[in-house]
Amino acid sequence: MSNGQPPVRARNGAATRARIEREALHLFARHGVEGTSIRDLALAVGVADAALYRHFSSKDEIARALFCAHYRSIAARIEATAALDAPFALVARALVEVLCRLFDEEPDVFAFVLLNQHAHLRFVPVEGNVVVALRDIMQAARARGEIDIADPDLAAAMALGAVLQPAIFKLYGRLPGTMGDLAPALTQAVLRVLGGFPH
Amino acid sequence: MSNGQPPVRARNGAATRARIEREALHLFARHGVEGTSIRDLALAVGVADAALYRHFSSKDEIARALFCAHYRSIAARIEATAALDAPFALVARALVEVLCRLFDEEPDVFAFVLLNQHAHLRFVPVEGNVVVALRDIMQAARARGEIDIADPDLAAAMALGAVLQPAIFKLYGRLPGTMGDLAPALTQAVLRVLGGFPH
DNA sequence: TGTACATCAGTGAACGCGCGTTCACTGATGTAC
DNA sequence: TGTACATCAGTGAACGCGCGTTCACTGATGTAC
Repeated sequence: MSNGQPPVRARNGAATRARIEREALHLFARHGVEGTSIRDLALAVGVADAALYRHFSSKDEIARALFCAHYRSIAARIEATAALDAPFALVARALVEVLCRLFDEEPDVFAFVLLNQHAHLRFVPVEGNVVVALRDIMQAARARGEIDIADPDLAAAMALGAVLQPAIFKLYGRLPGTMGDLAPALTQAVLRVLGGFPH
Repeated sequence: MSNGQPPVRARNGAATRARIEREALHLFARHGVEGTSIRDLALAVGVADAALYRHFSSKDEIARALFCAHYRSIAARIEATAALDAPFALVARALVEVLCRLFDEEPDVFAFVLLNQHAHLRFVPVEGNVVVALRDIMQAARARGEIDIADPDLAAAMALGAVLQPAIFKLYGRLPGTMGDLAPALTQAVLRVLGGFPH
């Protein structure tokens, strides 16, 4: 079977590690880190409990590694959007679409990061921090007169809340459809809440 | 000492229960329910671990009783505000002030309810549900043409997010001052995000 | 008012369970000569 | 190519700890007569 994939060895460290990460993300997103035991995780991966310690030094390291990787990936997408240096109305729309796509396409990532931010955020440096990136975007937009909220932290919080809270409602089944369906309404909400244009 | 208070007995069931509730609220708000052990709580209250079981049947019952009591109290305040039947701009301002006052005056209640809503919300019936109350407010405002977001659940989510996310930023020290300081800005944010007046 | 009894609110000690983690060991794979 | 050895990635079993909870018991308070 020369299908382009590397040959499947019975014991493939990198592949096992990837499976651990995938199952951990899923279980952690669904039941929380504390609600998932090492035995639960090993069962889902299909190995003995002890095998997990060949790939991670502790349960906490699994959670932290997952959080940092996904959080920084999200931050990178936001920073890339900001780097477009487009009018704020376009940046806002692109940011909303980044978050909606994340929610619709990687729901486990979204839920895991949302639920675990408080536990791990203090390990994230300023570079690669979602909230700092949003603050900088608000500051720049304000300097250009594109929004009217003076405090960039407050602006970031209000805009983020107007998008995240509908996502949370969706997670709990209080809103139907996809986040993609809501993207236009959420973009409008972000612009409105910041006093941006077009109203 | 006839100071109007009931005489302090060495063993006063109701007083001990109140102390348990107060310390539990504080510890649960600070460290989470899972991060607080029965021994931690008993130590804070100043009794033996087993004494807690004279007042509550389990640790989970303590958390659930606390959540239900405080959540329903918040819902009642929101429903009372809605019952004023005033123009939406006034209702929105009053609602924001209710939440800001709660945050500033009862920070433990705010943090505890915010962090534990996911664990306990399914035990809250429709009557007495904060989110349902907000949804009804939005529906009424929309029917009167006071806001332009058609979906009342989405409207509730966006408005709530625009207020709660700044509160979360405050909890994590990302915004200075009190929530009361922010109340005018948050009221404006709620009206803007819903397409309400005055802009 | 005094006495007998029930109830209340507390104690210290222990229990059993599930957890994260470690251990000695195994056999497959990779590498050096 | 064959052989010797190191490393990798797995196993089953056990460990010890902290947890929520229970237990038998105690003494103070409330109540009935």
